[in-house]
Amino acid sequence: MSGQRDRRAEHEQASVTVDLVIFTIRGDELQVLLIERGKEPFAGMQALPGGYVRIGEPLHDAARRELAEETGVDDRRLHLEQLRSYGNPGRDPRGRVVTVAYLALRPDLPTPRAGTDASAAGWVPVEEALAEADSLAFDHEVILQDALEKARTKLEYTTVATAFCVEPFTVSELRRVYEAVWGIALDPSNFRRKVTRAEDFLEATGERRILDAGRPAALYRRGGAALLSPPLHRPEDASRGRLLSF
Amino acid sequence: MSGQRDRRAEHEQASVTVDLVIFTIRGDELQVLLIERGKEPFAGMQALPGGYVRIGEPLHDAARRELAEETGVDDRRLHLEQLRSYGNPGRDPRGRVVTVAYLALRPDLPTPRAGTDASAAGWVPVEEALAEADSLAFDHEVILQDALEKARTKLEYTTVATAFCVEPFTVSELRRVYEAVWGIALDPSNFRRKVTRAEDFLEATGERRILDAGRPAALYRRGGAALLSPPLHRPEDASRGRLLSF
DNA sequence: CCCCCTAAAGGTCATCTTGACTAAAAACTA
DNA sequence: TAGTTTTTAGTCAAGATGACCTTTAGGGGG
Repeated sequence: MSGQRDRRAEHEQASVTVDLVIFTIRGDELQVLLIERGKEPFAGMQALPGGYVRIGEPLHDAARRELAEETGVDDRRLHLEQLRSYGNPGRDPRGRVVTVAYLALRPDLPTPRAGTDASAAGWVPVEEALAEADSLAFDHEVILQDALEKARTKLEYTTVATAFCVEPFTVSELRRVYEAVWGIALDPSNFRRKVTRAEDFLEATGERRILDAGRPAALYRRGGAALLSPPLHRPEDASRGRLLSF
Repeated sequence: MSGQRDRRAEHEQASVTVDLVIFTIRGDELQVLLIERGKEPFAGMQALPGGYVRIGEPLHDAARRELAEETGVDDRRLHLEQLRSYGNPGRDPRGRVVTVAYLALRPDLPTPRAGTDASAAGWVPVEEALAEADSLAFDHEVILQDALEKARTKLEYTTVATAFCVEPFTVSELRRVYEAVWGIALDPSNFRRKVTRAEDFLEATGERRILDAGRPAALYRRGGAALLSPPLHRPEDASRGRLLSF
């Protein structure tokens, strides 16, 4: 804070929470981890995982702790970044609660679920979660929508898409990440040209993987670059707002 | 919030504030509005304007209120967006204070300062504010640095640069905004080609303005577009992190 | 063993955009 | 009228992109 006023009457104390939008790709589809609320308010409804920030705990640490609790994975390589904060009065009927939302991206690992909180947690297609109006508790629909938009945009100008992949991965796997998040089909040939020529986006391992059908695919690791320039252009159909099918 | 745990012992209440990074262009230079703190902590040091979020007040409203108080301008057209939140324990010696930082962009109007708080407020070159280590109170240096980076990036793919201009404005004025924020010189001819051909970025008024020297410049208004695609590419020199001169 | 199917990988080509430059236009000044 | 200054208009080569075609390298079926 910083203002000079300090009149106690004018402001209040608030609870601070972190909420997580954890995305993954399952079955060529973007999915989000949701939990079923056990108690009021919004008992029985679906919600983003999250919880109170503890005493003396940095916000980012709280987010990482919740992420580990919910997904059972504490891998530092999981992508975790702050999305934005939501603090409208009335967003939580119990009182003034300001939440700092985080966006997490992870590959679809076999889910070594070790979570404590992970009672009724499960992956839900994002499209599905957003389609059913008011299916989410609190203002989590707005948060999810913002997270989706941020993820879509980030794929354009950064290399985070690799956060969805298990190394080593193929160019096609990476392309399917883009297709799932953007909700559109991309030209395989042009996509390959773009990502393989982008500096330090991908690092060839020299190995190749034989699939059920088709020519064996070369395998890659993440390169050192975080940014993609020029960006990968997202076709208009999905460039603003929702997916076509939404 | 959303987690199911509610054990009172584990979490605490926090004060919630908003802090504003208000940028403007003065004398072809990017400047930020800073106030001098009147009391402890950090008495006498410079800080970002801000204050407590009031009871029942939405975060964005609190930011807009502070902006009006500090700059005396309540123009809805002023650009105001959430930057991110900062809540590390220890960032405020008085206790747990989570601040939601906002980024505001405004033209250098004659400053009809009607502020209540604006006691010792003043514009400071961003370069200067960041150059003097520890010249800012709290973690405001980090916030300012993040705000600068966000502003620089936003100029690339959006049309917000016009938020620094008073309508009607010339292409050169707009170019000087980019030059001030990015800290580099741009080719006038190529810049003009880019912004005038970008769809709905600028709207010609048909008028022209005669200056002290040189050919009269055509005048423009903001167009309807919010996004710029393809983006305006920022030359490498300033593309990562700090300005050369920093 | 050969042919077909599939997906990866490589190539072509017209179109756009960009950066670096050159040059013309339109005002004022000396 | 010549010189200065800033805006505005080209030119041109290099690079990126989208649409599309072809080749490669596997497996499987007949």
